[in-house]
Amino acid sequence: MAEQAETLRRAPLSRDRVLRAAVALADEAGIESLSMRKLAQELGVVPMALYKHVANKDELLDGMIDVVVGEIEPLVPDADWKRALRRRILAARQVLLRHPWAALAIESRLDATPAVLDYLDAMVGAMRDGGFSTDLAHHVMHAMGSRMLGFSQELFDTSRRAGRSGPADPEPPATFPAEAAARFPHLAAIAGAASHDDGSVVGEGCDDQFEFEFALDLLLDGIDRLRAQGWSSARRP
Amino acid sequence: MAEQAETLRRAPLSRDRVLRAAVALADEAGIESLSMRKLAQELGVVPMALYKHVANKDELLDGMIDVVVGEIEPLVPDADWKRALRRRILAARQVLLRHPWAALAIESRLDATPAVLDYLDAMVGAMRDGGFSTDLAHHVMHAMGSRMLGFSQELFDTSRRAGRSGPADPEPPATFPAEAAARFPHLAAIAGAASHDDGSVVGEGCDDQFEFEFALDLLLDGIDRLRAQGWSSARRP
DNA sequence: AAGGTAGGTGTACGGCGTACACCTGTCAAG
DNA sequence: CTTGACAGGTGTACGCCGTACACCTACCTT
Repeated sequence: MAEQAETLRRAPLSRDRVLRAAVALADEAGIESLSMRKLAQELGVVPMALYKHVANKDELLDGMIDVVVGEIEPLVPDADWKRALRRRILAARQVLLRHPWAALAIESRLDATPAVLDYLDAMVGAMRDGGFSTDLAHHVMHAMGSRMLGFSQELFDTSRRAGRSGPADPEPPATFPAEAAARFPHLAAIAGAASHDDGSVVGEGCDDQFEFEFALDLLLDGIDRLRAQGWSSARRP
Repeated sequence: MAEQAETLRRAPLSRDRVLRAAVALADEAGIESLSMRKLAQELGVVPMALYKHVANKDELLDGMIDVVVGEIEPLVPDADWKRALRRRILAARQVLLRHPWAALAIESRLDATPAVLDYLDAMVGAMRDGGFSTDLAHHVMHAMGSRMLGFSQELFDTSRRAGRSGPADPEPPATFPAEAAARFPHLAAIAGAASHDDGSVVGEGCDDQFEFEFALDLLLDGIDRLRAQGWSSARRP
């Protein structure tokens, strides 16, 4: 009857509860240590119980992605397409920063999930409303790629680490180890040297938010220029 | 003595042979079905034999990445930085198309491998030679992200599929299933509708190479504009 | 009262990465 | 020529993984 009490105490499982627990577990322990067994344990249940609510692990991941994407604020209508897109993309970025494993998870799925398609469809809609031809909108989607969803693949992205083996390695050194600096002088010159071309002071790392917006605006401005001049890819090989 | 002949027949293992076999196996069977055991079998050897040549599976993946990146043609000096970068990035893209698993593998490593750092260092060097401030070069590296290495994360990238579960699903439908088209009208309008705004003819899919170059040039041109006007991020918050 | 059904359980299987002890052939030093 | 170190291939074993499948149980409907 102790077990009975236990059984009664815990809320009944549901697909939603499973997904939320999975997201929480991935957030705090890293995606690579999320297993059906650990998740079941977290929920006080035997592993196979999960399979009554998700078909398999892949489907679990799809569901987790949908939970995350669902957290992104809806597109707010705006006469200025650029402002509308920019705002929602930055909102998406905030969400993905809360769930650092999600970017890689989204990329590695073969097909976009319904929630992702919803998100993207709305973005295209905003472009069409803003006067984009389907042709230009098409190319823009490709050009923006995953940045459309608030993230970019940077080759040395400190925040990427957070998605694995737990959150927040307290402080990665940020300064280039001396030996590497000798071998990769240009990278060393660049590392952490933003906004002070003047001095020999190397420091402060770099501001990921700034970098993201830099790239975003570079693209949006270029796109705006094409749109304004009625660019079309009609004269393709 | 049959076994003896067998033993003599096969070339001795070496780190290089292991890495090449791993790359070949990933190319033809997909990265997710590359296991130490299968790789060993391919090499006619017991799984643990591999561990005399690579420390563990992660290090194997790092080595595979270095093999792939090593296939990219070196940067050819050019007075025109834009042409130099563009050329090498497109060369990188060709290599990554031959090894479709590599993009995801590169992204999912925590630290860039030496070969990747070499590659990137040379690219930064070309920018510096082209008159970029370290500051601008820094931001450009972030803005280009993985595109610097010849790939981009597209959310519906047909070529991505090739990296998993074997190469070349013969032909994904390319046309939007009707039900999805109703739910995601804007995406449906865009899918495969490049270069024919005019007609109701939906078809032909889209030209990945064109899309890649579109995005690449959009970025390079925007960057060039900043460089020409001596852009600096000095006035940051 | 009967039976269907939704949802949690227990057992088991095959695959994975890899630790660890072992064997064997080669080659240098004595 | 012997010896012994060492590089490199072997065999066994462990713990983890996803999940198939048979079961059991509580509840709802008729």
